[in-house]
Amino acid sequence: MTDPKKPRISSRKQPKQARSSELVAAILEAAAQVLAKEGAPRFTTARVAEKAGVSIGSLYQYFPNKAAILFRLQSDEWRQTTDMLRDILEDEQTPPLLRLRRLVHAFIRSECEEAAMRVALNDAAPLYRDAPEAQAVRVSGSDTVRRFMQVVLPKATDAQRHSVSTLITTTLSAAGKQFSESPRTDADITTYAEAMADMFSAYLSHLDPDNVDESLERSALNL
Amino acid sequence: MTDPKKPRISSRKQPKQARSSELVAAILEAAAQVLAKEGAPRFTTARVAEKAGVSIGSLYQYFPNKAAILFRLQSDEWRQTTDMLRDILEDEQTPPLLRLRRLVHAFIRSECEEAAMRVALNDAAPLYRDAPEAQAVRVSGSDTVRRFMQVVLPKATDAQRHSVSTLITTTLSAAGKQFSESPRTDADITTYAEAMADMFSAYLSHLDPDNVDESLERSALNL
DNA sequence: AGAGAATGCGACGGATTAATCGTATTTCTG
DNA sequence: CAGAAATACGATTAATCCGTCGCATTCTCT
Repeated sequence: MTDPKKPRISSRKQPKQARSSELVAAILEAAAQVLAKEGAPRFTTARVAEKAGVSIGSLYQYFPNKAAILFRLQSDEWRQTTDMLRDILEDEQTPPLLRLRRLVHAFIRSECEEAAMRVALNDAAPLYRDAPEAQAVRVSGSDTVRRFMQVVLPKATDAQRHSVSTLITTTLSAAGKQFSESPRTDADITTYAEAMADMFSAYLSHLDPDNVDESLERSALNL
Repeated sequence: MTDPKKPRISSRKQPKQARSSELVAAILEAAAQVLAKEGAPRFTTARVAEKAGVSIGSLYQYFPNKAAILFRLQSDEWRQTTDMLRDILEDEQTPPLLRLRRLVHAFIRSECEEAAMRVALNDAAPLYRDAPEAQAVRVSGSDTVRRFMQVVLPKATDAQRHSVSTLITTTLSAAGKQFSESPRTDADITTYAEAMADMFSAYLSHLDPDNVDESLERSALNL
């Protein structure tokens, strides 16, 4: 509904020589800086090329259009975050609910660290959101969460696990996004992440009382 | 960080005759339609004026710039939602946690009903977000939640209540926003809202075991 | 070295858009 | 009804931006 065009986003050509690889890297680096410092509305191909010390023509040799650059940035960010979260969730050494707690902290913290860029990337979303490649990226990565839910809610049905996964996933990513829109102190961040982890733990413990998160106990109000 | 400009957003002149009031109403009506049907990137003053059957010049008599129209739309939406939520939260006839449950359902449902417009309005946010008037709007309305927390967590400290309020507020609005970005069936909506209400209830019951939400019991997995 | 491929360049075209301003029209007032 | 105020109009301006195209430069490989 937002923008009926579905722009091509896949890269135009692959770099075959060293200089062109560096060029692509320079463009992406510059793009990230422009996006973070100038904001989405001032993110233009000309500005990116200038900051990268590269001509516009060269830029368009490797990116079919502006959206492709943004999509690439978003894609890289997303992959990076996904990897981090998977590592945390699959750490068998740690009790499941504690893994979740760590995941929340890591995610919120990472979201706040690059807040400017995340916000700007989000502002620019309408430019690449409707592209088919972008849809695909979002689907993957839910496997990790699904496996985790099988561990933590073994007695539930698939439908129940699905609904819980959806809730926790959207809550984490959306609330993290919104929380990071305003500048926050370190203390704010910790408090917020702790509260969110408490909430998830209380919810999962309620769904299956076999789950216990020791760290949850001390955070109760004790009357 | 997004956009250093802080555009004037307050209305340029007040309508003094009947026809001009109608004109303003027509513009807002048209603006909502253009935004919902064409999306944020295609939301232009020219298109709005045309759809409203009004000249561009007339439009600029009552709105200083494009951002002002968007801000007005957002502001109206927000006021409307706020009023609805206040009514639900302050219904003394209902147990607190059930009020919260109703609030979640009402909010998610309303978010999904006008999904197209909400998403587009959100896409256009960078245009008006940095204006001082916009900041002000967001601050109000947290009073309602604060009062509610005093009822539901009487033994907690102000700091605790504040952190819980922040968590629930951002979760509700942000997750609702994200959830409504994809098209959903009625069943999906109900399931999602129910899960979120369960989560909030479990959390609040955990913080103060005196709180009980009868409707929460039947939703447990029963081993 | 030299041919051909890959890469790099940036002025320019074409399109869109926000907002203004002088003028025409309608409404109000006395 | 006449003068003034309010309102409505839309062609126009100035700015911005995306993406192309023809040509110059550098690299690869024989």
